[in-house]
Amino acid sequence: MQEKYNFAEIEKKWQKIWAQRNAFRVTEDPDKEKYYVLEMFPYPSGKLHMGHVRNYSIGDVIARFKTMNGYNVLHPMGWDGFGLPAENAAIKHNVAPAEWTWSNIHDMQDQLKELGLSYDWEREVATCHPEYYRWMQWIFIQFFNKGLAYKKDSQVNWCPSCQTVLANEQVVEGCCERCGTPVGKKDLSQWYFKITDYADRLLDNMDKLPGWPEKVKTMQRNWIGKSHGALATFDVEGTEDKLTVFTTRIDTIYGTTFMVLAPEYPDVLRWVEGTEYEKPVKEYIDRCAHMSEIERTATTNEKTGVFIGKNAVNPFTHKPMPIYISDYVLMGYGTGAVMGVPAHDQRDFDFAKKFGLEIVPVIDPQDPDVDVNNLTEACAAEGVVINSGEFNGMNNRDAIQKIAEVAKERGIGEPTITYRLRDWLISRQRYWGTPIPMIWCEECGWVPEKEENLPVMLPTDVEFTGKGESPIVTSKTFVDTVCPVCGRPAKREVDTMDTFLDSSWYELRYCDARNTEKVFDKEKVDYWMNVDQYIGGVEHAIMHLMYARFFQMALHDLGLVKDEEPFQNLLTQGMVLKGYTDSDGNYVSAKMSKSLGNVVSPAEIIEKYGADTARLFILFAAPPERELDWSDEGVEGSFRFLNRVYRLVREFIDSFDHPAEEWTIAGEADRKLNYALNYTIKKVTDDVSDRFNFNTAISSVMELVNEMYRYKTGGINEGLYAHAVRTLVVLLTPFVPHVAEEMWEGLGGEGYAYEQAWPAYDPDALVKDTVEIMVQINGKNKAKIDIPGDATREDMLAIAAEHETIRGLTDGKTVVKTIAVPGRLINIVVKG
RNA sequence: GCCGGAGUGGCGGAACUGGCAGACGCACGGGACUUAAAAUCCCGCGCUCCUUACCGAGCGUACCGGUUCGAUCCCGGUCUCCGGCACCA
Repeated sequence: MQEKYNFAEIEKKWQKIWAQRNAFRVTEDPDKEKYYVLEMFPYPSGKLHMGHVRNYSIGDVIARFKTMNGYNVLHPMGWDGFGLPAENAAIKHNVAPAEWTWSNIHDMQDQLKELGLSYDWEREVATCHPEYYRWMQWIFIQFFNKGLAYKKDSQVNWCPSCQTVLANEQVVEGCCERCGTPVGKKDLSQWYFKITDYADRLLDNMDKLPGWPEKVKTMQRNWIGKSHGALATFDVEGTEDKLTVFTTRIDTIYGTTFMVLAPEYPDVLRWVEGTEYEKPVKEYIDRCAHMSEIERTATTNEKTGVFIGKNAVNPFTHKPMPIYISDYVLMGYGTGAVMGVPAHDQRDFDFAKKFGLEIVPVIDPQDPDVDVNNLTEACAAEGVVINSGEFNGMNNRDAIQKIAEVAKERGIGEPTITYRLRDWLISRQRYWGTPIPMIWCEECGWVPEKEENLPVMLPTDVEFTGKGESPIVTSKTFVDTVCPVCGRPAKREVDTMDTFLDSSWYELRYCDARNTEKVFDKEKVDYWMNVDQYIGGVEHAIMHLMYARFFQMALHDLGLVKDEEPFQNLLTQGMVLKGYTDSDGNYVSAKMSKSLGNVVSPAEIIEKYGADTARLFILFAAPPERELDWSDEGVEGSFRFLNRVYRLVREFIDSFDHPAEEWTIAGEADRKLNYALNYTIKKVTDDVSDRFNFNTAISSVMELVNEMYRYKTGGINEGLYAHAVRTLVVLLTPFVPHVAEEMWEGLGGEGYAYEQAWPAYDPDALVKDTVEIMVQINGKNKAKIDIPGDATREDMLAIAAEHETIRGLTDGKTVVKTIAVPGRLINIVVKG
């Protein structure tokens, strides 16, 4: 062990030894309880940032802690290798996406290794490697064969800048998630996954995930957006056609005074054909079609629309009512048609006001503040049904049930459920992704490539112009092929898969990463899955986490995996922030970003203080799920602490010749040290295993170190002190593994620090002879008394009663009540 | 607007089941060591008041109220901030 804490040499030394020993390789072991800890794998941008360091430090503490507690721990790492930046680099710098990506992967591997993370590198996966995407394609084909993948012509979100289709999830406030350009529309034939088939399971299974943050579950529930309601069918006057609406408020159907359809509603053009309404309706539809998502949502309250010249007949009142089209009705939700109930829906109210339509109240909330016959805004409150024929006088909640039933009896409607969730659009007009292994044959239609021909390799003879469709169409070798069914000439699909597919099953591939025969061995997956602890940023709360759950369920239904849920427990770590001075001169905290100039790079911290300090600070500064304020002074503090520990150990080694860990408690100082030691073991164990409160675990180790510094100024009990020093090093191992190894070696410990058993505490050491008790009078602290640890309530009160201060405060007064909580406090309630 | 989460010293945060509010760290102040500085070690550090000092008193966990012997914690209401969704019928 070196004289000084030379972190650079120490860290290099131990990283090399761990690598040589293959220290973190694991295999299935039926005799050991398994533990699978997984951190979200990174996109190989080339540079590690502090968010990564936080994510992987948290995972590493858990992995090492569980290993030391006897678990067979799977802790893998890999690369989410496909994605747009590689393609942009190809366009900008004329470098092949593969070359750019692999070079980044190698750079980031080095950076990860500098952090001393306990990965089993033999299981590393990269989604852009043919041995990975081969099985991605295989899974796609299984989904296709099961009817989960289908192709559909549809209007899709189109980013004019990225020249690509975006999923709804990738459109943020009407703009492209990546480049911020307002999103437009485009008609394309696209592959979809039927995730909507799993809507109910995705929803219901969340009740079986108590180890997930409520926040994430709520976000997913909202995204799925299950809504109970009813369908109601209206006749369209002067035609044989019918119009079906979805409503959650069938109780208000008598209040319907108009109908509104989405501009894209398919029958509209037919209805207006050859009439005076054809021109204005077509113009309106055209205007909507050319509006970007952002323009459509910008005019949030101002309603627009056009009458289409037809009336619908209310199936209950038999009254005719005008049909409009308006962009506030969305084709993608419900039936694309709504019944306009202005009295009880604000949007309908706004629309009715704008077009001078009738407002008929049908629910009376029986609130003196609300005059239903003279509404100034829609009244959504519950109440009694009025103006509704046979249903008058009912409570509106009951009417929701009853009217749906009656509608069903009369064949004019039925109760139903709708979801906000749409099917998953997976086609991307991009190069750097997994080729969709499908072939178009004029005779046979869409057929999958033969499994023995997988992978369908990404062609390398492509041009990157940044324009138009997928660059793959420029390949001279890729497109033309033969039909796997009939052998006639056929063409390959040129679109690639959304990269979210790649990351929807990587946790399974880690279980059997090198398998060249199968996607993975079921027995191996059954042994390791599901993931006991998944860790990553909350930005993946909806998309990644829901897609991965969908995959797991679909693979379960294919008989490939045992569990229906991939991630048993989820920890969403907070962002790393740093203070900066804004344009108004205020010092504020914000997410690290280049534009704000408040970025701290992991490399510079490792260079200056070492990986152990970086890990320690990041774990100590805040609980993992909360935001973390970066503080340069705080890093200094963590570095100081490691030096303080190092000096303590160094001094011990220099002063004693490897004393045996045998001792008898010789006095008060020994007893105190032994108490502190065992208390710390218990505290760190509880904090790390139950709550992942690494910050308080570390603070308790700091307290132990403070106690040891106090202890060594008195007479040192060699055996006890040796035990304390060694235990201290073991306790620190999961947090600061390099310096812990160095100290462990210096102490002459057997084997390596990382393979030590986690210490157990001695409950007897935690029993105190006397405890300090607070004595309160009327809830106010008045005195502290020492009482025997095993004192009963009566003993406690007797001792307190004799205390001078207490006597002085209670004499001459009536004791109304006394409360005594053993080990904590006494409260004496007095009067007079 | 709807749905989540949070609000504690100068700062990051602690208080685990309703029981001594402010652990630990940072910053700051003082002392020791040193020719000096750095480093290190030790001490102090919520606010207000009383006091030469010791000792002590009052207030204090966003705000108002409630339950309780006792509330940072439970209940009702208000405010602010953060995150997500948002014309979803």
